[in-house]
Amino acid sequence: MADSRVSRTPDGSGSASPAPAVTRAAAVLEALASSATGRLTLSDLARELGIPKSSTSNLLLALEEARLINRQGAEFTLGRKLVELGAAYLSRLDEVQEFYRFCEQAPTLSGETVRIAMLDGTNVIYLARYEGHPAVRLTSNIGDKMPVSLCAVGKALIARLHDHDVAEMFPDDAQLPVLTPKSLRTGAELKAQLAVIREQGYAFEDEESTTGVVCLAVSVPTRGAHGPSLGLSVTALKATYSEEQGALMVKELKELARSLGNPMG
Amino acid sequence: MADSRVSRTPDGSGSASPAPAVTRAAAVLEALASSATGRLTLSDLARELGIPKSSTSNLLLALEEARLINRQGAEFTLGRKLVELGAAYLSRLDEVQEFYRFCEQAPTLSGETVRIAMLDGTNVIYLARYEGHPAVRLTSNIGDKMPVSLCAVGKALIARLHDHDVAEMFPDDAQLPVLTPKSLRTGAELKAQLAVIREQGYAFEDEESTTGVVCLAVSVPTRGAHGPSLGLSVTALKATYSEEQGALMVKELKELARSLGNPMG
DNA sequence: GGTTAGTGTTCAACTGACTGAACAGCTCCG
DNA sequence: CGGAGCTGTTCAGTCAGTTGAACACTAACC
Repeated sequence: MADSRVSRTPDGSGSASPAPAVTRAAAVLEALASSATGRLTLSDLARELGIPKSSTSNLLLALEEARLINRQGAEFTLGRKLVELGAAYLSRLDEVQEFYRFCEQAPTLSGETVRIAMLDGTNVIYLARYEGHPAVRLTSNIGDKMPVSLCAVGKALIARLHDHDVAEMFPDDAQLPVLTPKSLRTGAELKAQLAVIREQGYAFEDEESTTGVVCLAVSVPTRGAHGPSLGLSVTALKATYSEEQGALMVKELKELARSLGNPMG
Repeated sequence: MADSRVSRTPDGSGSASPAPAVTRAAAVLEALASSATGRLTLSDLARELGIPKSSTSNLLLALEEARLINRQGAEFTLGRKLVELGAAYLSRLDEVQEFYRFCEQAPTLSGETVRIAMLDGTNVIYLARYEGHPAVRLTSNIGDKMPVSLCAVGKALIARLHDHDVAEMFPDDAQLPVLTPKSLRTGAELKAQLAVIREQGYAFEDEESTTGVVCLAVSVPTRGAHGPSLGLSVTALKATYSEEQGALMVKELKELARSLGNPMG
């Protein structure tokens, strides 16, 4: 919602893009993705991104030709090709395939709702979901984002970062997004939890994103030099959750994390 | 793997793109998505797309900045942002949300493996999957593509098209892709089936893509002027499949299709 | 009806992105 | 060692994509 102009020469912070048209096209896609209804007109986009209408028209024509967006009368929406490309990305992440295989034959996890997620700035993106048990139906879908401070996976993932990186993302007095009365409020609160997480080797979320729901999560040791940071989580109903069950799930999550982190599954 | 050059002035067939850089960037993404390993170097891409290396370098820089691709040393892969964008596309398709809701409370379908798919040229793209029953675990994932001639949804979807459109996509002597001994071989065979599908109102697939597996599918009446063509399918094991069960599933599929086609769910 | 505010489209001038050859770094192999 | 073959990067000239004002259109409003 902040002003997100994409002008030719932004200011002086960074050098101009080596292919402005591409950068601008990406901005168009993001604007469509983050808009409330997912439908914007040419003028909407031109205004929001600070691009001349005539240029925007050209961008949209090219994007439409590539099926990256659809035009419905005067309104533009994201295109189906994005589903293909997103799927292609996921299918190349061997970790996702391994994740499904492991969940299916794990004694405890096979009956639970398990997810694999990735760190993206101060958010977590869910990459895949295994649903062994229809008791907990998640409303969140693959590709959805969630602030790190609100979920166990998020906390598990940033617990792996260096302190000064965390401090940069979350100053002590930072106001964190709040979803339930138990949500963490400040960067300081978050940092206090990280110490515990590092010690016990897993993260716990106690109704911090949804009342009545608890989560356990571990992080996956990054395989390869520049692979993404992956995390695993199990979701359970607080009403039926027990410590013994939790211990079992953590044990299997750690096992899965180890196998994902190991290049030779 | 046909030659897919993206030059400034393709030939004479179509006018040049109004934003070539964007068209080329899209071609880069597609090349990465359809490559065997998903990893290509700058030179690979420049060669495959017929773009000068220096230009390709600029494109890749811009794409990387937008997180649409990742660079790992000399190799480029698709970027995580694509997962986000793909998810944003799906989350805006009200049909997908409605699909999940319906499957969960349908008497028969709630225990089956149901999918919703979309027509894309001569392929079908799977948009969402409901798994009520772990008996049939599909290897295919959301976003995967499948030739229309090989699956029930595909046949159900093109049965809705006009004859001359089908004839254009599949000439009588067209060689269709083959996965099992029962796969359809020619455009003529496909067209013969369409007549049956139109009459009975649903499509049947008898081990044409996977031996031991059968599929039932119906198409969704397109809501709105320019909405995508959606189709629904149930997958079952041939060994346990019965006609009565099939009749029940078709009944519920049609119900779901009607509710999806109706703007006021 | 006329006015206003909105839409998207057109077009020629001009500025900046694209080009391609030359460069620099790397691994391999005789 | 030295050359061949590969990588990606640099840079100045030029050609084409971008620009913004003017246009055409529809819808809403006195």
